[in-house]
Amino acid sequence: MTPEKQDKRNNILRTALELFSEHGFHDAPMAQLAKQADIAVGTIYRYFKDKDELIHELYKEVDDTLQRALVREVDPTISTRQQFVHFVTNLIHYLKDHPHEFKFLEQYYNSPFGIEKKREKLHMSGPSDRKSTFGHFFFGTTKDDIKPLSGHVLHALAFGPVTFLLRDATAGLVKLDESLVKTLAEGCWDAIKK
Amino acid sequence: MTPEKQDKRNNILRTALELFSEHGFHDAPMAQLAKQADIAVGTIYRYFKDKDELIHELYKEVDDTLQRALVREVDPTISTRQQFVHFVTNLIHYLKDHPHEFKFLEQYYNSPFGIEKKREKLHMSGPSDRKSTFGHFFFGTTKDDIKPLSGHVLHALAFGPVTFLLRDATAGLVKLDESLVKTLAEGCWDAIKK
Amino acid sequence: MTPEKQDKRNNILRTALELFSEHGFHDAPMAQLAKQADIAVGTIYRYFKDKDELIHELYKEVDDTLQRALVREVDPTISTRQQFVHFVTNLIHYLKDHPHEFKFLEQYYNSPFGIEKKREKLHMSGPSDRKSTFGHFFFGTTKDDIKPLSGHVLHALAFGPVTFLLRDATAGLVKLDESLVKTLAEGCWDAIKK
Amino acid sequence: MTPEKQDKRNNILRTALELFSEHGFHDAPMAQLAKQADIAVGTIYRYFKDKDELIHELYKEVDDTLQRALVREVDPTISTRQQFVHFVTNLIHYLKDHPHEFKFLEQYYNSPFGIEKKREKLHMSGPSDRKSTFGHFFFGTTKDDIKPLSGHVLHALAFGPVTFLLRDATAGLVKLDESLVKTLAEGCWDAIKK
DNA sequence: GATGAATGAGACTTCATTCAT
DNA sequence: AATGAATGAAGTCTCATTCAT
Repeated sequence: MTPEKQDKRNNILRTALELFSEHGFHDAPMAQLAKQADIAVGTIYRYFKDKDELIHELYKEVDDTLQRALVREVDPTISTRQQFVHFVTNLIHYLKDHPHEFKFLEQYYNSPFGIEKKREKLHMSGPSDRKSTFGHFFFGTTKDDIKPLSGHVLHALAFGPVTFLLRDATAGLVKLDESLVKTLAEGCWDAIKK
Repeated sequence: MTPEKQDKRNNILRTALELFSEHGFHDAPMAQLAKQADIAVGTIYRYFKDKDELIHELYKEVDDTLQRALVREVDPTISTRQQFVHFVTNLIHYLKDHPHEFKFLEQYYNSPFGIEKKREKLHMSGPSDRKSTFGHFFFGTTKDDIKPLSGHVLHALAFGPVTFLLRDATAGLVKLDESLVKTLAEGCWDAIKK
Repeated sequence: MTPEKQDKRNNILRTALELFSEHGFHDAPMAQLAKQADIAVGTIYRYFKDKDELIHELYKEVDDTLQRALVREVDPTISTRQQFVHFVTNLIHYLKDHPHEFKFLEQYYNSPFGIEKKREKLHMSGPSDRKSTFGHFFFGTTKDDIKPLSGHVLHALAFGPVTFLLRDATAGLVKLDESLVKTLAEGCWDAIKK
Repeated sequence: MTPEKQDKRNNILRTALELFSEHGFHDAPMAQLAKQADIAVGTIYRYFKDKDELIHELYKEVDDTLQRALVREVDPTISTRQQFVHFVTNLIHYLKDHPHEFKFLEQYYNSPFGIEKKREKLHMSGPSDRKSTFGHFFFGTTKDDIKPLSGHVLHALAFGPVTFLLRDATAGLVKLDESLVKTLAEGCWDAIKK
């Protein structure tokens, strides 16, 4: 794909992210997307087969960007605890700073789209997709200072509180200041540490 | 309302729960709901002003039933830790046994409906509505053996992992056996205990 | 029909008149009519085959009452001019005091119902129906002081201004005071007098 | 708007005029309009926000055309009486030749649409809108040979008979020949002349 | 390749009418 | 005879998608 095409494609995806996260998949007509992206409706269909594909591709993009953003920050020289707290703190900051992405992901996971996606992951036996994630890296290998639990439980204990709190934050119910973020990250650590 | 009317109303709500949780609000036409509930489309509108009201009423019903189911189990004579672990365990079991309810709630909270709802609760400053909930009861008062954190953070640490794990479970990615549930509940406790 | 039945029937007709004149035939559901008449929907159908029949019967009632109200006032001892002016004045007062009736009639005549009705009258060669009206009585016979024109033209000149003005009055655009009514009636007379 | 778009818009309006005047607003479904205009339902909504807007726009169009058709004929060099009789004669001819337009207007004015419209005109204190109309021009200024009455009464006396007669004509109850039209126009003049 | 007018299936909702009680 | 819950046909409008330009 030429860089120009990439630009146009990204333009569509970026606009779609905004629209979907603000109005929901079903209240974001293709016509409005086109208008807001300053292109013609028909053009969208040159880049994406249909609305479903657009949504799935957008998911990939958002997920990828998120993974990459998080992995970037890991510093292997510090203690496991510090690594973890850093990571969770970064995650919160990232999602807080990217509310569109967060809302989109939440919506995606709680829709037929996301469920389908999860099923796929299951059949791929999972790792190939998320191998790069800190989470998988972190919980994939045995660590001396972390409880010897299944990856799913560790994931839940480590990330569940984050998404839970962010829902409230995105809805405007909580204001996330530094100390609050810190106590949450430490709480998560307490949940998984030996 | 006569018992008969209640029956019909409940029939609609039950069918709607199934449909909405399986297909999402937007892919569950009123016509299909009517068909599946074995009534005429027009009949639905005798019980609910429109689709939105149906969804909101369904939420109330599901939420109420959930609250009542959970409160029932609390035993004030045992230790705080035990109380908490019991509660979380019950919560997981309930939601696991009621996947439709769980999916519906998740979907509801991640939609314009739920966001609106959250805002309302916020403005009611919360207690009046959910006072009965274990969560509020539990975190509302200071406890000697729980970290002195804001209610929002405690909630996140206590319930975030539950919903996180249940998403995976509902999608069929994890099987929730007893030991898994136990370790999760204990992990949550570790996150909030002093 | 027993007097009781008549009462119920009249109750329906009276309520229908109100509703139809205020909202139009099409924005006046049978359910609302029933509610406002304080009876059950089904009951209406014991007195009228369907909504169309109700409307036609209501027309007959309103038209009859109007005719009877007007004829009552005629005094054959005064001059033709005075008779006419009296009559037109009475007509205006009557319709002004019965805006529901006026609006209903206007609406009726400008709808498929009224057009059908007019056709019928045509085929009945007209007289049998309206013979009693002052208008027909007045213009039916040759009068020395009235132009020798066709009944239709005389009718138009005599009553056209009345309905025209009343439309504006009903809409609240003019206030009908005595002098205004008088000048109109006299204008009508000038139009037809020799 | 490109000429092509205008054509399509006009096509819709023309078809709507036919349909509405024959069946009434409420018995002319958008689907039938589409079919008769040989376009898809959705297309109508590209030109008009909804059915209400379509009706209002159609009114504007019909009213405009009527005004323009009438003003065209006025000859200021002849006597007031002749001017008036010419005008009324033209009006009758125009409406007789355009029964759809006449029926539509009658229906419009006797519906919530028209009432609203009238109110608007009232609040605009009238002149700005209709200044060009013969009627307003004619009755707006004092004339030596016309009765010094309020504009509303003059209007009623001048135009009431016209619409009254045309109703009968449109329903097929009278045939409007030249002499009949002439006598009506002269009758109207007699009603308003000094 | 891009455009955007046109399409029409399908969603939501209303309401005249029926019929078991 | 009266009731009013139930019915479902029919109406309005939306919007994903196509295709001629």
